[in-house]
Amino acid sequence: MSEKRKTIPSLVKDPKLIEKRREQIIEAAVHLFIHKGFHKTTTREIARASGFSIGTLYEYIESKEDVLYLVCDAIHAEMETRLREAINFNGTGLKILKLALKSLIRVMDQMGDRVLLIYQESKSLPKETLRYVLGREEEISQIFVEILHRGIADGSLRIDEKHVKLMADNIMVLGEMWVFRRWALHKHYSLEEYTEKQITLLLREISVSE
Amino acid sequence: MSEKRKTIPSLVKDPKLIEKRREQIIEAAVHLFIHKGFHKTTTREIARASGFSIGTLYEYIESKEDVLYLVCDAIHAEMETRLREAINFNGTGLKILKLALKSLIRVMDQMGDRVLLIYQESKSLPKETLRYVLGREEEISQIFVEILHRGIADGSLRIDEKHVKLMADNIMVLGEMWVFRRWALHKHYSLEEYTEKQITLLLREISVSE
Amino acid sequence: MSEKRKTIPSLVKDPKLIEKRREQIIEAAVHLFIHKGFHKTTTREIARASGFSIGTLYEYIESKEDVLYLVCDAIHAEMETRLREAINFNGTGLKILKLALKSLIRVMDQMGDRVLLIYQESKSLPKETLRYVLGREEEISQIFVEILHRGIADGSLRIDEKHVKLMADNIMVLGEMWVFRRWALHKHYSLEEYTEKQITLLLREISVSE
Amino acid sequence: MSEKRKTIPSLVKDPKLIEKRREQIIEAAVHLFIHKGFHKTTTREIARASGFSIGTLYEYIESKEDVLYLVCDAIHAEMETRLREAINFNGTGLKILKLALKSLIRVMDQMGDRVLLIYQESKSLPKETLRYVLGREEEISQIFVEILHRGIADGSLRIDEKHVKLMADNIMVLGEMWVFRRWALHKHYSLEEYTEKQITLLLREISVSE
DNA sequence: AATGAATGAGAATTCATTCAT
DNA sequence: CATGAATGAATTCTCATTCAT
Repeated sequence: MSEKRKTIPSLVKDPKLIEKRREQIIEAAVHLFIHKGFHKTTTREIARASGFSIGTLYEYIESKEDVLYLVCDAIHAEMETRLREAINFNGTGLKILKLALKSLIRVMDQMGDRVLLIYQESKSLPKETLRYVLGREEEISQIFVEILHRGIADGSLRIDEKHVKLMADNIMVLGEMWVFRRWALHKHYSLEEYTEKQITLLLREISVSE
Repeated sequence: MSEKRKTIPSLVKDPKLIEKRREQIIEAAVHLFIHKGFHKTTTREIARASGFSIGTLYEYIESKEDVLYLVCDAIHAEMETRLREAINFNGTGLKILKLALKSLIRVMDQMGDRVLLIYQESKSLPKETLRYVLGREEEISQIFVEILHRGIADGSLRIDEKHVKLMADNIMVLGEMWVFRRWALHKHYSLEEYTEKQITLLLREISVSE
Repeated sequence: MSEKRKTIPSLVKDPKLIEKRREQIIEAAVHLFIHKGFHKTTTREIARASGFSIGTLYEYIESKEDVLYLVCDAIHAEMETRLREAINFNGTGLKILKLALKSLIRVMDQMGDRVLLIYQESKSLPKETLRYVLGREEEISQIFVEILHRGIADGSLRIDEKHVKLMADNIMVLGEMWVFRRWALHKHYSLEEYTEKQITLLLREISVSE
Repeated sequence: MSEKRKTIPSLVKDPKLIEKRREQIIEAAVHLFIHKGFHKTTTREIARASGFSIGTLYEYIESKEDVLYLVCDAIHAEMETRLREAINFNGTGLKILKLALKSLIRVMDQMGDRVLLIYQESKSLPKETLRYVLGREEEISQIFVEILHRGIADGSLRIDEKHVKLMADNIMVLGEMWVFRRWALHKHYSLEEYTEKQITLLLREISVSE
């Protein structure tokens, strides 16, 4: 279903080293891309900030675009990890959903820069790679599909099976909006208020209690 | 209150001609920026697509960034115009709001590429210019502030005066959502369905009838 | 002997107008060239400072280099005029020489910027034109040849006929040095002191009284 | 006292290599600047004449102006070196001065093109850099200050202590004159004759024997 | 005669990528 | 494996000159 993860060739053999170096690259590039944008960041800067030479950088990637891919992928991975770690899958679907929504918005808040980065720069990825990166987001929204299913099963949520996917997408939108419209929303809401309000609105639609 | 519109100096004196040429530039650049992005579009491409030489391009702008500014400003202007034209300010606030929301989402739908363009590329504007461009959006959300006030005045909408601005922002979010999450939302909704649903949700919150 | 004066073709017929416009051009260009240098001054700037459009500028010259030529020639002309006006050709050669030397240094002092301009920018003239401009200076040193001859004739100066030309050149050097080494000389001499000293040194060599 | 030498940043780390490459750049640029002038010489020409690509050129300089600075500084350095090497500091001040004056004029003669280069092009340097370059000349005239002091100390020269600096400047003028008025002076003097004459004139003023 | 819009060759500079050491 | 010097295509912007009005 989801695109195959892209494998970036490396001139270096040792997989452990490759991973370590690429982590350095990602760490450095994320900050550079956030502050200067992908195009205004040079490979030299990435190399220097990574702690090694330009030659070494190219031992672990094949092109500057590869760095962007690594960065986007790492951001999605972190987002998914953080989300999954924050969610406790015990309890009713309803209870889990509340917690998950809260976590989503909190994670979005914490990772705002990086989420924006993906939205603003991922278009610079090669077509094929872009498709994979976008698909990666899908996987995250799967978390909510799972939760909604759980709620339907245990009777704590009332929602037509065929609308589950749609609802999961809507939930992702709620989270992203906090980032995209940050400057507008922050004028009126605290993180907590926004979360509270969105939970209320959402549950009004799908919780059984209503 | 809002930032003063930036005036780009031109080497050409005839204001009519300046306007005409800049329209050509904008028309050409919008398409190039949408398809290739700002950084991957060259000034020569802009000139050629505008129908004149690189030298002539620079008679009407001072830097490539000026083109981006012209484009962003033109997009906002068109958005506001379209919206204001679509809205009939006769009737109750409630009725106007419904129409306006419908119009907003339709305009967003029609201008999706251009709205995304602003979100993805406006960060490349000089700080000062960026501020103006962002402020421009504020002006658009003012349309909804006006409508909400109208509804409060005529009793067709029930909403605390101090939440008006917030609500207007939320409405803008609904419109942008349709653009940002297009690929996800389109899988489940038609434009009409999405509009219908958002109107319902919104009015549930603020219409008096509830 | 001296190169023929270069005639710059003009698209305009009326000679009076040509002269008037070219005076405007020279007046404007001299200041621009002094402050910005020939290469950093644009034809547009010259036109604007001259009080007319770029198109009109090119009605009276054929190339930017023509402006440089006009400027150099005008400077030499002014120098010669000023010098000839300052010198009273009555009295002994010795007396005239003293006055002439004083005048030379004063004129050099007053026209320092313009003298430097010729030295720094005339190399940008086309070869042929450059030769004429340099020859123009020769004409000025002829003034001193005349004076020296007068002094020899009336017995107030003692100098071998065959060294006259050399001595005239030396005199020109004295004047130019006040300009070229301005920053060094001004630290130690006033204009008057420098003049006094050079006159003394010179006359020690050639005045009969010694 | 004198301005600090400007340090041009380089992207290359190896100092030995930087020095070597910059020597190549200077060697190439001096000839180009002499023949075509600074403005009419392109960076590509400099790179090609230096024996490497335009990219490599910019690994060793930051701007075209840097090349001009390197060239001016190298010329002054060579002038000072040649002069100091030619002067034997044994003997009376008077004897040293004669030798030094002869050397000065000879060095000026040999380096005429380059001396003119500095006079014609140094105005294109950034203000700050220009100040340093001009100050560099001061250092050279210091050589003569030293010699004059020596002569005063050993009694071979008679000159008021407070006129020493002035006299040193005058000596520099004698040397530069040979360059600036080359075309005029060469018609009448050989290098030797000019030197002889200037030495005679100078010593008439300051040698004790008179 | 005057204007000024249009032109495009050319200039300086940047930067992703390579490859010899 | 790591390094960093070398490369040159590509890019933005300038400006002398032309020519239709």
